[in-house]
Parts: sequence; structure tokens; C-alpha cells
Amino acid sequence: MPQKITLKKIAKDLGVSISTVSKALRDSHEISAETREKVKAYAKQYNYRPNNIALSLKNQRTKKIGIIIPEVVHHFFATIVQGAEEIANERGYHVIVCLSNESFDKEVINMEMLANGSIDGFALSIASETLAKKDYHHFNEVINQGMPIVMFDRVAPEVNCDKIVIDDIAAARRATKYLFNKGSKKLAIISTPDHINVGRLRTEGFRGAMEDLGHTISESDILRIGDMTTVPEQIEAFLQTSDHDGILAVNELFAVNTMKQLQQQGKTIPDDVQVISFTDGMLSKYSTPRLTTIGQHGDQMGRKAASLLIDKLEQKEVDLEQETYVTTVLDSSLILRDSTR
Amino acid sequence: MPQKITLKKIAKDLGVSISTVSKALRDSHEISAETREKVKAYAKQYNYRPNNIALSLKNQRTKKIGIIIPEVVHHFFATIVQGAEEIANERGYHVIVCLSNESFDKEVINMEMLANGSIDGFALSIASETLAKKDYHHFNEVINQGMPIVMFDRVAPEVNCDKIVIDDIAAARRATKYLFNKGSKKLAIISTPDHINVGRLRTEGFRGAMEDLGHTISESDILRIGDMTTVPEQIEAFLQTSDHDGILAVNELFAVNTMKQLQQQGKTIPDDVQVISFTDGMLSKYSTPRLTTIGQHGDQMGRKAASLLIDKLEQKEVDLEQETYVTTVLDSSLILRDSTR
DNA sequence: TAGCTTTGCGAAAACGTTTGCGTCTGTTCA
DNA sequence: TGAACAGACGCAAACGTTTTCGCAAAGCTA
Repeated sequence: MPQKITLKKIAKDLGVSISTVSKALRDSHEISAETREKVKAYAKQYNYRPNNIALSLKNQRTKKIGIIIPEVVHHFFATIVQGAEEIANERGYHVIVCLSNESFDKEVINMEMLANGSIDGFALSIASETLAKKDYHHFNEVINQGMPIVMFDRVAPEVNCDKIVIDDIAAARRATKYLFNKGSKKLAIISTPDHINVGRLRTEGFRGAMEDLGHTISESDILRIGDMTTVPEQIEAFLQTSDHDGILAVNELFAVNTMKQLQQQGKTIPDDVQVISFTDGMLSKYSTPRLTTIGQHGDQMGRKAASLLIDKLEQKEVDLEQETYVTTVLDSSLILRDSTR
Repeated sequence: MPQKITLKKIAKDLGVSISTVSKALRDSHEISAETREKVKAYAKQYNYRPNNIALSLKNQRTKKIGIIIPEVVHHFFATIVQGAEEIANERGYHVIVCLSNESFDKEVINMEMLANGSIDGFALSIASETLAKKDYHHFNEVINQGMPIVMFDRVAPEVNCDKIVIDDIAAARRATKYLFNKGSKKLAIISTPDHINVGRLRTEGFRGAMEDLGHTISESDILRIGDMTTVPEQIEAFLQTSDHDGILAVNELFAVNTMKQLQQQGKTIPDDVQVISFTDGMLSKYSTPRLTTIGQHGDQMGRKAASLLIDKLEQKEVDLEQETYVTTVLDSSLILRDSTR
């Protein structure tokens, strides 16, 4: 029931002016030691804290950053949020998390609502629907209004902003060659449709590596899964007619389903078939056998995104208008477990 | 580069007053149709959006709620965030997510930073360190300042606020009896130390059910894991000397490790030993065998928390000061898979 | 004692909105 | 011709802060 205490109330109760209170609390030399102590004691007693909204309005900055991700119930994105929140907090910022649920509309609405003063800048990963539409006007609008954006993981090359990506091509190449060197010669990839960036790039890396190794791959070495509701069925159908002895999966879910199906066919992993998966999440560590994965270090990505964004925010006040945008490529690492030899 | 457009700029460019612009945009009858159209056209062209911070300051409400969870890289909490965000968005609110990382200090700091005007209310799940300390002054301070709190999952009975919990005791009882009815008579529980609420309650439910069934359990039927860095070792040691044929685990991680260990001992699941786990997350669906779990419906919990909180926020403006707090108990459900007969 | 500096404080503007009320112009009616 | 009234707009306050500037009183110097 006690209302929030403000400078005005302190001033009134103490019989001084608002500016005196403000200055006293900020240790201004303009105020006598006596008054200063009186004000501070009173403020402490009533647990005064300056109102953030008023400060935001005055300073024209909120010390908040908006993070938009397709979904949070997803290990990779959750680690990104965690990393970003960590850095933001360290640097005195707060994080507003919005979920696009892979929907273009929700992404647009969320951005519009946040761009009107609620935050100082965005870190985001583009919704798949947006990537399919290739409609990036909302990003450009925000940027044109002087609000910085940092994109991570799912980025749009057409948009002028800082970006952080994993080198999916290189990672896929590396995993492919690893499988090959460990004796699997007939390799397949279980991927997504090409409008999903990561699926396309990983497929590309896979193809490139195989060509390097002197093997041309055909469409029958690639399964592209778009409908996520029938993953096991699609994988079963694919494996039924295949004699591959090494499989690269672009995510854990595909990998685990693949292993289950192979085991049902009586195959042994990794002796008959080796499997490597992208995304080092929960499933990989506890599947049977434990999965060899390409770890993407979401926390690092989140930390980098937040730190890049905040750098931009804090520098903007000093620097001139010579915008240069960088694309940071984060390393991935091959985490060896039991699904490879 | 184009600065954010404000009422003031529109007013200046159009040679009218700020209030005229504001009224025109809000379709006031005080303004002539001609001026109205002119202003609206101009505003549309320059994509004017009212500044949220200014509105927050004026209206004394931010239309944002703060959610504090111990960690986001955790399926259950992630689903809660998702559910809460969904409802919040539907009702015109935004969600600020903060992570306590199970730390008391970070919880306090986060709350202090958000409580100063940044948000209208809190939904939170208490950090384990806070629960161990039983220091809840920061919650009471916030509540005393008139800011509502809704606690979910990890709640403090001592604090006066709305709460949402799963009936962990009932769920544990139910699972225990299920194991028993399916033929497992020598049951064990793999739990957490008792200062973790959920661990204590689930242990209690387990114990109660066994007593109902005419079996007293001893301490050797309970493994309490506190140190999360040596989970496999502790489980191995426990199972080495046990002849239990049914195991209830309070989370997926314990359950998966238990199954692995049992399998290494040459036991078959569910024929030799049945296993049921709390938390229906990623691991359960893809473990081998797939885990029978107690689903906790995090999304429902998040939705309920957000909706309760927003109800409180919107009602507060109308209603009088007769505060009543409710504790909502959410049902859990037994999701049958392959780790039980 | 006149003029100077120092000390200590208050007034006011600014951030961007909304809104009650005042004001000006022009029209209508008695 | 004067009053009443409506239409169309502007002024100013308010939300809570910070900060620049101004102003008064007191102390100091000559």
C-alpha cells in the first residue's frame, strides 16, 4: 500500500526542492554536507530508487536489448538467451525476450512493439517463415530509424547489420571428412529444405566435401525433411531403401530418429553405420549410443551477439556516422562420442 | 539516420500545436476533418508510432511483466516462458526474462532493477539458493510497494502472493502406485536434497504411497543427489548395492542415467526394472527405452502465471484493497511409454 | 561600506505523451 | 448591435528525472 517514493515526495517531506534532493543523492558539491546527509538518510529509510522509466525518457536510452528468437523450447536458442543475458547483465543491460514462433507476422509485430522506445537495440534470429518470404522490410525500417540490429545464426545477407554465424559449410565438410576417414564411404545427409539456411549450407558443405574426396553425390543421398510432424516416417522410408554406412544429420532430432531406425533394422552403431549430428544438445549426451556432434556453442553466440550490440549502442554516442558492419564466424567443434568409430 | 519522429516534429512541420497532432491522431472531434486527415497522412508517411517510454511514464504502467527463472536451458522452464509469453502477447504485454542462475544475489539484483518502473509485475520461480537461505525480504519489499508477484513451481509459503504449483505429492503417489500395480514391489526414489521443494515433496509422496501400500521405506530406498557434477557416479554407487525393481526419478537426467547404469548391469527395462521420471522433456521421448514420465505441462503453468498476473494488474485499477491470494494446483499426467510394463 | 566571491539552494527546461480548459474567430439569433 | 454559441485550435499540467542557470545570503577584500 505504501506508494512508490519519488523525489517529489522526499522534497515535500523534507521541505526542500526536488533539485536539491536529486543533487544530494548524487553527491553534488552544490549541496551542504548537512542537507546531503539528511536527504540520503531519508531516501535510504524509504528505500528510494530512481524511476527507470523517467530515466529512460530523459536519457533517451532504456538499457534494455530485445532478443527475438524463433522459439525458446530449443536447446540451442535457450543457450543463446543464456549467454546474451549474462553479458547484458554484466554491462548493466536487461533483456527482453520475444518469440516469433517461426511466424513472420509475429516477428513484425514484436519488432514494432519494441522499436518504439522500449529497447535500445535488437539481437535476433530470423523466423523461418520470414526467410521463406524473403521480406525483410521490418528489419530495414528499424535500422533506418537508427536502432542497431545484430543477427545471429539465421541471418539475411540482404540486410545491412552485424551478423554472427556458424560456418555451417566448414563444419559439415569437416564432419563429412571425419566420417569418410573413419571408413564410411557411402555417406548420406538428413537435412531440411533449402530455404532453411542452415539446412542448405550444411548440405552444401556435405556435397563439397564428398566432391573433394572424389565422390559425386546424388539426390538419393539427401533426405530433406520439411514436415516436422512425420519425421520418423520419413526417415524410415529413406533408410529402407538406402545402403549408406555413414550419416550426417543436421539436428539432434533427425539423428536420434535415424539411430533408432537403424537399430530397428538390426544395424549396429557405429560398427555398421556411423552417425554425426549437428547441435550438441541434451539428446546427444543421453542417446544410445551417445552421439558424436558438431557443437555450436550457443552461449558463445549469445555472448557475442549481446556484446556486439552493446558495443554499437555505447559507441554510437561518441562516434561519427561511418557505419561498418561485420560478420563474425564462430567456430564449431567436433565432439566425439560413441556414434562414430 | 532519420531520427525517430515525434509529435513535436510533426507539429512543427505542419505548423500546428502538439496537442492538435495528438488529438488528430486519436480522432478527436475537436479537430477539423481537414486537419485530421493532413496529420494522419503525414504521420503515416513518416511511420509515426507513439513512444512507449513516454506512455509508460504518463500512464504509470509499462505493459511489461518480468519473469525470473533459475535457468532457461531447461526444458520445463523454457516451456513456462513460452506459455507465459504467449498469453502476455495476447493481452498486449511484453515479457522481460531474467535468469537467477539459482543465485540469491542475482535474484535480488534482478528484482531490484526491474522493480523501479521497468515492469508492472513479476512472475517467478525461486532460486534454489534463496530457498535454502529462506530469505524472502526482496519479495516482500516488492509486494509492499504495490507490485504484484505470482510464484510458480518453486514457491515460498511464507510470502503473501498468488502461487501456482504442481501437486508433486499426488503425482509421486500416483507414479509410485502405478509401478507397484505393474508388479514392482521393491521401489526406490532418486531425488534431490530436501531443501529443494520438488525433491522433498516427491519423496514425501513416494513415501506416503508406499505406506498406503503397506510397505515402510528406509533411507536405503532413497538417493538424494545434491552435487550435479557427479550424477552418474552417485547413481552407479547407489544401484550397485540395491536390488530394487522399480525406480522413480525426480527428473529426466537422473532417470536416463539410471537406465544407462541398469543396462550396464545387464538389467532389462522394463522387464527387470521399471522406471518412471518426472519432467516430460526432450530426453524422455528419445531415450532407449522411451521413458514413462510425469508430464508437468510447463506451458500451462506459464500461461496460468501470466494470466493470473495480468488479471491482478488490470483489476487493481478498479478494485479496492481487499487482497486475497490463491494457490492454484495444476494437474500432472502420467505419460506411458516403454520404461514401464 | 561598497563591491566582490563563495556557498547553498530553487526554478525551469527537457524527454514525449495525453487531456482539460482557455481562447480566438466567426456565425446565428434576438 | 449585442449576446450567445459553436468550431478549431493552443496552452499547460502531469508523469519522474537530471542539469543548467539564476538568485539570494553570507563572507571576504579593499
